[in-house]
Order: sequence, then structure tokens, then C-alpha cells
Amino acid sequence: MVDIKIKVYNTLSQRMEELVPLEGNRIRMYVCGPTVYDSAHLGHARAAVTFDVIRRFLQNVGYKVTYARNFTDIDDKIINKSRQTGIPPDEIARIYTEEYRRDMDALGVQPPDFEPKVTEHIPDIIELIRILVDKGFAYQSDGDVFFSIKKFPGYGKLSKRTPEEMLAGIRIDINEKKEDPLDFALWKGAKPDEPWWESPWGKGRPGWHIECSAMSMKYLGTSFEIHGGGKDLIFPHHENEIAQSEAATGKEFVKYWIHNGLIQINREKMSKSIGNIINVKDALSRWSREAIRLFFLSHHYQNPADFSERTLDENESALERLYITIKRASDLRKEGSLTEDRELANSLKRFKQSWFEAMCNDFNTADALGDLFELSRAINRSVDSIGWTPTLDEAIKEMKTLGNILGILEYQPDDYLRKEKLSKRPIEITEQEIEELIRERTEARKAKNWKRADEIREYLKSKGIILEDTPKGTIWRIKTN
RNA sequence: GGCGGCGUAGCCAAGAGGUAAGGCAGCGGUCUGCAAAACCGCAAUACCCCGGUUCGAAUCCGGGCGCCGCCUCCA
Repeated sequence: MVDIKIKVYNTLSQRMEELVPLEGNRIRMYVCGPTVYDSAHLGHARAAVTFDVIRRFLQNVGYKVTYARNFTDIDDKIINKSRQTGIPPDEIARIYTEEYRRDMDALGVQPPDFEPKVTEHIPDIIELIRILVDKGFAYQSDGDVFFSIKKFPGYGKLSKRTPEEMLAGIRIDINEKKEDPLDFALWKGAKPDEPWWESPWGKGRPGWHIECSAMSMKYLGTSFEIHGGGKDLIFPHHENEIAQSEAATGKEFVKYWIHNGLIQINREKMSKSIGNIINVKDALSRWSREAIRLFFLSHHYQNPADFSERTLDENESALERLYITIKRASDLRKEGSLTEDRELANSLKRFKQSWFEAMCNDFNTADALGDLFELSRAINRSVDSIGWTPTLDEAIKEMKTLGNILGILEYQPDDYLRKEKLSKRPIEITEQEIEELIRERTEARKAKNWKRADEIREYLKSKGIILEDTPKGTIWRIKTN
């Protein structure tokens, strides 16, 4: 059994609640994945990283987590893209699905247990719509099938507005096929040149919301613990999912609704129309994946996160600090005091506990990171004052473990400090040349030829290489900024 | 117009009744041939403003000001 109390903010109740599984210690979570018609951007990345960390944390404290994230691979946007490019819709979907997987992998996001695609679940979707029609929640109208929001009394409970309020601000075109302007499509009759599937209502394709109901219930059951996604999905997407699912099953669909805040660029929404989209690939060409994760995690997941190059640079520097700590502690000779470092042991205990408290408080990664940095300082202090002790090994191990739950500190220190950074800012010098110059400089230093030694260090610095003279010799790393 | 959120040091960002985490940048010191890294120290004295509740408020309440999101495809 899991004996730790985790509090989560539930969008549905608008308050913090204790996370309690519907049964046993199993947590099922479904997160809305991308519509695959274009490259993944930082918004997709944040959602993926947020729930990746939630999943890792829940697993770490002992929950058995089943995680599903869908691909919407048939949709108006895909069809439009196909028209623009001449590439068939299924090919568009295939290209961007693969790209999304590569991008998420590059960000260190672990693949979900299930990644269902809409086009592979048409029969499940049709079956769900049929149930809704049979129960009188949905009606057919000229080849389309609509959900009748009037029939579902709870409509608006997630987004906290009544149908009257929604109607007041409505800007959508009035569709005369609908009985009520707020009704939404479950099934769309095929127009000429559109992909279609056979259904009891004629040729067509699923509406946008029904897929997530059908697929989440298929893989996770008619009721499950966590459903997540970006805040922008609360209405209408998630509101509609609740209506469809609960109308069909008569049961509560999801216990906890979790929504991550959106990425902003210069205090402004990131969007196609503004033209300020930052792709995952572009971000990764400039910053390490862990610096990007650190950027997300240094904000509470519910808050907006304002992107800027400066902030990302700062996160890269901060990450470097942690890796340098690991490196200098790991490089110590395992000799000297075999007794434990009491002070470090106490710090370790304290910061570890504080870290878990932060994570249990609605996955407050920003707070938790503070503990990681404090642990880092405690480790450095121990290295400076005592040197190697068994406690030090333990502290480093723990620091990595806590970092790993956040999906950081997964590199070997040298791989991060040299190779990873090298790939971000190519330098015009080879590792061999660097090593050779370091040897020459070491000789110069032995001869107390400080002029030559400083010359070499300055030269390497101009190439983006930082040298450090340590008791064990000279080490190098790539300059951060 | 309706609904929701935000405003904390030069910058980023936690905290949400008990006297301001952490990171980046900066300054001073220790260490160093000099550096770098690390460590120590300094740095918010009204936490947007004005009132109120309280022994006590950045945290709660009321009123302003500024900014943002959703209501339309969107992570």
C-alpha cells in the first residue's frame, strides 16, 4: 500500500483533494495528446513533461500507474493540411506522429503505456455514439450526429458556466442542423474528398471530442482516476467528454481533472496567428533537454510559464551547477574518513523529506527543486570540508534519484558538461586538440611559465572551453553562456 | 459582456495567517601563481496600490490599478 498522502488540485471541484485511487493502489491516467498535423511546440512539450513527472512520481511512491495518451490522427486540421500540401491525410498524420514521438523522446518523456489513435478505434467510437443515440442523448441530423447538451443536466460543471452563460458569449456560426447552438458533433457526415468510414448514420468521421471518451474508457475503464491536459482544453473539449461519457455510462467519468498552464512568449499566448510558436526541435537545438525540463519544472504546473531565451539560458546555468556538484563529488578518491558526515546526513534527510512534501503538495516541482539545490550546496560543503565519506556517496545517489523522478540528472556528468553542450554550440576545436593543449599547459605550469599557461587558457576560453585546475589535474567543460 | 487567473529582489520563481525557499546575474571575502568551480557573507524593510479583519497578512475580506487566459481550432 501507498502510505503517502498526495494532494492534487481538481479542476472539477476547484479545490485541493487527497489523491485516493478508486481501487487498490492503481492510478489510471489519460492525457490528451496532439492532433498530428504540425510539429510539436513547447506547449505540447510542457503538457507531456508535466504528466511525465506526475507519472514518475506516482510510480516512485508505489502506485501502479496505467497511462494512456492519444493521437488525434483524423480531424479538420489534418484535412486542411492535406489540401494545402497535396499529401494524403493519413500520410500527414503518420509523419507528425513519428515526429512527435521523436521530439518527446528527445525531451526524455517516457512513452505512455497506451498511445491509441482515432483511426484505429472507429468501431469503438461508433459503438459509443450508438449508445448515446439509443439513450436519447444524441440525435441524427442530415448525416451528422449531435450530442444534445440539454439532455445532460451537468453540462458546464467542469468549466463552471451554465448553458445560458455560454450562449451569451457565443461566436460560433449557428448551424441549422443543430437543435441547440451548443450541441456538438459526435459524428460528421463526409463531404466530398474527405476521408470517411461507414457508420449507421452513413459515411463520415468522428467529431473531435468523442474519440477521447471512447479510447480512454476502452483502455482505462468507464471510471478512472486522472484526466489531464492543457488548460485550454477545459472548454469545450473536456466539458464535452464528461457529458458524453457520463451520459453513456451513468457513472462518474473521471475523479481528478488536472490541467497544466499554458506557455507564453513575452507575456503573450503562443499561437499560430501571432506567429510566435517555438517548436520543440528548435528549442532542443539550442538548449539541453534537461534545461528545457528545468524551465517547465521551475514553474508550478498550473501557472503560465513565460518563455524567453534568457530564462532558458539561466536554467542551463542552474543545471550545470548540479552536474558540477555531482562531478566533483564523484571524482574524489574514495579514501579518507570512513565515518559518516553527520551534518551532511542530516541535510540529506531534511531536504529529501522536504522534497517529498513539496511533490505531495500538488506536484510542486518548483518548490522541490529548491531542496535539490540546497542538497547540492550541502554536498559541496561536505566535499570542501571533509572530502570523501560514505555519506557523500549516499547523498549523490539520492540527489540523482530525486532528480531522475523529475527527469533530470540523467546524464553522466562529463557527458552533460562536454558532449551535450558541444552538440548545442559547436566549437572549432577537437577533444584531442583540447587534451593536447592541456598537456602543454600542465608542462608550462610545472615550469612556472604562467604566461604560456594563461595564454592557453585564454585561447581555449575563446573557443568556448573552460579549464579548471583541480588537485587531480586540469579538467575542462563547455562554457555555458 | 460572462468566467478564471496573475502582479514577490536587476531577471526567473516558490510560499498562501506567524514574520520572505531556490535559481540566474551582481558585490565583498576564503581558496588559487592567476583563474575557474566551490564555500561563506551582502542584497526585497510596507511581497502593485488603498482600506478592513486579526495579537499577527505577501498570505483572509472590500475597493482600485495593471497584465493575461478561456468563452472559437489549440497543450
